[in-house]
Amino acid sequence: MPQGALTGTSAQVKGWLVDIDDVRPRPTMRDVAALAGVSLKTVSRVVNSEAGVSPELEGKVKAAALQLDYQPNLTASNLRRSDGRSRSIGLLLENVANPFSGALHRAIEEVARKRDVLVLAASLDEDEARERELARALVSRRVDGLIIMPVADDQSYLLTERRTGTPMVFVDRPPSHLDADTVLAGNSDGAQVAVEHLIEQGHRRIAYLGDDGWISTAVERHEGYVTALRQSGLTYDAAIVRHGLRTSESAFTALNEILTQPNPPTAVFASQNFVTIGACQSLHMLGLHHSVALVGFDEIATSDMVEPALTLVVQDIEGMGTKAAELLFSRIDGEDNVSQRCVFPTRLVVRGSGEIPGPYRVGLN
Amino acid sequence: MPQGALTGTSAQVKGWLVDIDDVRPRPTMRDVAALAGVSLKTVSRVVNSEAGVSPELEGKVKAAALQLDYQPNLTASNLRRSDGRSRSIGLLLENVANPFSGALHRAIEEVARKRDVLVLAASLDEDEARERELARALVSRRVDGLIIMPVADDQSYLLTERRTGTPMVFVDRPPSHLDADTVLAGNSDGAQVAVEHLIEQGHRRIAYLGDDGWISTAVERHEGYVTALRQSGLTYDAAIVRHGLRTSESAFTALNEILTQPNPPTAVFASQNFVTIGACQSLHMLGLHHSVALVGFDEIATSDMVEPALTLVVQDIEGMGTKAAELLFSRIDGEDNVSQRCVFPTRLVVRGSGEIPGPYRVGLN
DNA sequence: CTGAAAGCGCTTACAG
DNA sequence: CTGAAAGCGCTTACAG
Repeated sequence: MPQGALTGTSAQVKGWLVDIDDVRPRPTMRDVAALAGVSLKTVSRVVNSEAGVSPELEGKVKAAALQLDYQPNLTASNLRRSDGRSRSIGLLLENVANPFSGALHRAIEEVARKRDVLVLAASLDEDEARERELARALVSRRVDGLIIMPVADDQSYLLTERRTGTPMVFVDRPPSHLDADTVLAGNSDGAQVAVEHLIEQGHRRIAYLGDDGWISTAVERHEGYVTALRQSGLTYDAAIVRHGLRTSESAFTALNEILTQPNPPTAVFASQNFVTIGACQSLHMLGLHHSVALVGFDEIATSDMVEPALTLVVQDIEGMGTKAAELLFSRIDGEDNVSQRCVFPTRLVVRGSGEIPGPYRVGLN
Repeated sequence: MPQGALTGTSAQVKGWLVDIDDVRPRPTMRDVAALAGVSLKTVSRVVNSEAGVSPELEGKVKAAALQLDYQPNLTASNLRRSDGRSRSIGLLLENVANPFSGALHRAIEEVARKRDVLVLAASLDEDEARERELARALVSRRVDGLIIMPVADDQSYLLTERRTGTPMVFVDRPPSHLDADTVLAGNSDGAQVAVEHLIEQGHRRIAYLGDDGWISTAVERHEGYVTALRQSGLTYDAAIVRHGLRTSESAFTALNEILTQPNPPTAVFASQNFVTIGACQSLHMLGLHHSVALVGFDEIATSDMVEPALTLVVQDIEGMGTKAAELLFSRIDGEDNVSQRCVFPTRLVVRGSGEIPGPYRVGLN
């Protein structure tokens, strides 16, 4: 996010404005009925395309609605309507400005769009209190369902809501103390594959750079790292493992320290996109980007343009978002089978940074 | 966006579910009143923290609300409430998954958050029909205001809405046939500075790679390019100018063609982030990234890691989003002065790709 | 085919 | 300090 000089200059524009005297209250169904000379109910029928209105009255109502530029109040119709649908869903993300959240949001929007449903999205910033506050704010607006990428370690605050029948789906991280549909990535497997890949390239000393240790995805990715080491008989050395890295800056600093230690690693596994960026910057700064291997978790838009191009474990974000939305809407439609749990496998995309050979590399190529 | 194999595996989880018999209707204010043994109005007073309720009744009401886990229905209260605020605003963006839209969204959310207002965001994808449909969908949900990054070449469909007094602010691109608050970047100036920078490095033949020609920001950036050439007495050559590039792929192809033509340019100006990425990939593929200069418009997260690091014109997205939201809320608060127009200057961030010298470079360094 | 009455969950405008 | 009545803009459940 660039923070350029915020010297915004304001200027008045054009001479004309909508006349103040011209400000009109928004027309209601009653106004349309009066103008068309029919009853409220007839307007309601036409607006909702219900059958059984004579072409003549239908014409009058449509003309009146057009003349007044009548826009039905969905919120009011909702109140009495039996299904009580607001035609909007709530989406709680890590941060709408981050690429993972953005891609997830988009996939969900795409499914919602086909059903004329709008998305209320908000950012949690790893703040547990915000998760509860925003969930409550969405419920008070009577959204038709909730898709949550949770941060709190306890979702039991949603128990009443769940019992009330509000559809909800969790994405990226599972809920705790609450049973609900969940869509996850194969974090542990993905990390294991990444680290095994580095081991195959001849590395024995591989650093781990990870996000906050209490985030489930970070825990699982760390597990994958540990499993890969163990299965190859390598020892775990806490001196080249770092948790709690939230920004590229902190990852940059952490890797700088690790690489200038005695007995530095010959390869690095970065558990998340910002961490990968910081790690890459560190390698560039130390001039080690062609000698120390790097594999990261999460796609990065410009991974091709980096020198060397980044080998990354990528998630099927679009698939996950689509699945989460589909699960939610099937619940909204009344599906009430047992909670589903979907795990989307990740994919290792080989591009160069992860194929820098290690000291124990054997075989050809 | 990774498109990994979508082989999501579903599995049932845990044996228990919330008992079906346990599904309860959501408690209303009436239920709370009945349980507390008071009138509806008293509950309303407590829920809205109105003064003038005896501590005794207040206690009873709070206990009852807690016991039932009562969540007020904002949507219903709204209907009768005199200010009629839904506490949500509508935001129409190019695409919630794109970094510019995401950063703008976040800045707006931040301002909204301080006022307990939620954001309904949606993607327009350069589709004029969608702009109208979504604006209508937002209005039918009675949002308190609209922030729009417009794509249609005519916003007069919002005239009635404007007259009704719905606050609205346009961002990134100005509205047409409608007078309203607008927040813009200095696109023309920014592009001009970029191209002048390339000329100063000794370039005389500079390609232009641009977005669709009917997008106002693309038009302005092209104007900046033309102005810079003219002021330096350089001739405009349509053979090295391309419009209509929407994706990095199309920009990649376009630049490949331009660079393999006779008399290729020695520098490139890319008018937008995806275009910059495609141009950069083309230079890398042709092995020209150290001989042909490149300056792009819009920030790119990994611009440091690219070889050479990217010189870019960056916008103050956070400032623009914040300003747009502040303008909107001041209108929501009743401000009714003449429409404002704010232009945020851009900033040239020099990192390397734009400083590759051209054949006419003079002087030292 | 058409419409008058009641009600959704809450607030407003009053009266006590 | 407390509450009964009316009403927000619409739909439901009826009656004609």
